[in-house]
Amino acid sequence: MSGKRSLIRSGTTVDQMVRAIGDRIVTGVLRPGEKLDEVSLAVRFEVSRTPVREALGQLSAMGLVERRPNRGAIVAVVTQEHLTAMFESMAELEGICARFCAERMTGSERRALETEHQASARLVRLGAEEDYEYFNTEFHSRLYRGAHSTHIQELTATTRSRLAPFRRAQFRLAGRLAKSWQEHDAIVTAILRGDGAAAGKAARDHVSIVSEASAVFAAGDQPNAASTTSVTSG
Amino acid sequence: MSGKRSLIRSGTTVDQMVRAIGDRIVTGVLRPGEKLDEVSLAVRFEVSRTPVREALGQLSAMGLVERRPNRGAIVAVVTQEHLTAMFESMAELEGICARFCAERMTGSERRALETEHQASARLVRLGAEEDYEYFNTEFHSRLYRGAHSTHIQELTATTRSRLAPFRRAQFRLAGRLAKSWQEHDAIVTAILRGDGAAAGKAARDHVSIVSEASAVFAAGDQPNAASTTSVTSG
DNA sequence: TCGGAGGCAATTGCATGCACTTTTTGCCTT
DNA sequence: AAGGCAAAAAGTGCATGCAATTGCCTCCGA
Repeated sequence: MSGKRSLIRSGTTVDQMVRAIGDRIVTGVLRPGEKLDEVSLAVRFEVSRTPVREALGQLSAMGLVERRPNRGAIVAVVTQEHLTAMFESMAELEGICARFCAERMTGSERRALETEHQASARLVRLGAEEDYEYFNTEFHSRLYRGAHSTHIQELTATTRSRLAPFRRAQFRLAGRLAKSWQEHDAIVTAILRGDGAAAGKAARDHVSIVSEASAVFAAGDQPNAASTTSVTSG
Repeated sequence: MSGKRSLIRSGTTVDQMVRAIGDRIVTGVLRPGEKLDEVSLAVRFEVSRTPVREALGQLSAMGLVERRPNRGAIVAVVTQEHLTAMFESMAELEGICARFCAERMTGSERRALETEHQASARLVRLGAEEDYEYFNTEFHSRLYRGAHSTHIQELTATTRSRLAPFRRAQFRLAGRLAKSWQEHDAIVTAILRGDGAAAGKAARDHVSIVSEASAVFAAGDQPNAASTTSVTSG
């Protein structure tokens, strides 16, 4: 074809499409319920329908999109019930991770966890939501990795990405930033103490609270709008 | 297009292929490390390569097959480490399910659980491994459903299917049948008592034991695998 | 005999085309 | 005017074909 792969980075075209579409779902550019037209996407990304179809299939297997036979694909719409179940599962998964962390983290992992956590305190004082968001993600990733279980890590990561569309902007809630840090602090303290049960409980509680915070947004956040925002990929 | 649907049952061709290939992996007809040739599969199932490719992509997203770009697909080969992690996760997931069951199961669910469980006792006495296997699957499915959490159910089901290739023949181990039933009994008793903590622990222990039992088989059961031990099974 | 470069066969990756399904639109009937 | 039916339009599902990549085999040189 007309030469090169300037889309998203290397990999096969299908992989690029999975990442491209998946990212747009997770980051909220494509919103739950939005129709995913094969030809539009193909034109949009300058590929044929085949890789788009394969990508949609894989995203469907991952639960990010929903496919109705002969009737097209849409960004996965989850019921309130299912959303609750996902947050609940997320709480349990993070609880397990935290428990494992308390039992298994190496010395350097513990030090890194605490160092980064303490560093993020500054962002709370500054009220830097964007930056804290980044630290928050990193913090949780540390928990997943620290569990030393590749599979738990997988389950947690996929669940997290499926929840991502529904937890945006949670830090805009008044006071959420400071509270989040305090909750993280409880988790870190318990892990450093080696108290698995306490770490697990703290992590579960943390996610549960995030869950409630996010539910507010989820309620008024499920459009069927078909406006395909033009994105500058480059 | 000679439209005959005599393959596996309804759904699109791709769905049929996902089920067909997935089943063969889960049931061990296709074994870890085995090459999945697109044209062979296409010929074998009398479809073109396209649905086969899509199916392989989805199975790859599910973790059942491994895809190397431009180099074909193989049935997923898991390292001993990853296998351990999966069993460990499975134990935790089932523990959560059992805990939730104890807290949430309806009256009729509890009755059905106990009834079926008691019925399966007969199979243990007869040493009917095949039939018990079926009841065993059903028993665990009841736990997943009884947790009343669609997402935990999903996580559990996919993890279970990814483990399936490695837990075949576990009931052939001497005495495993009776022990399995006793472990189930502990879970059921705790659930009926409404004791979530005990139910969780019993379920975790149960899976852990299955894990150890299966590890025996997993060791000598990876045919073409690059980095595993030699094969002892027939 | 060993190592490497080049070419050939086999296989994957993607584009395109056609068939089938669903949805929409326009016309006819009541 | 409203409802229903039918035909067209749109869009998905799958097959086929071609390009590109990989792996293997051969041949040549040291």
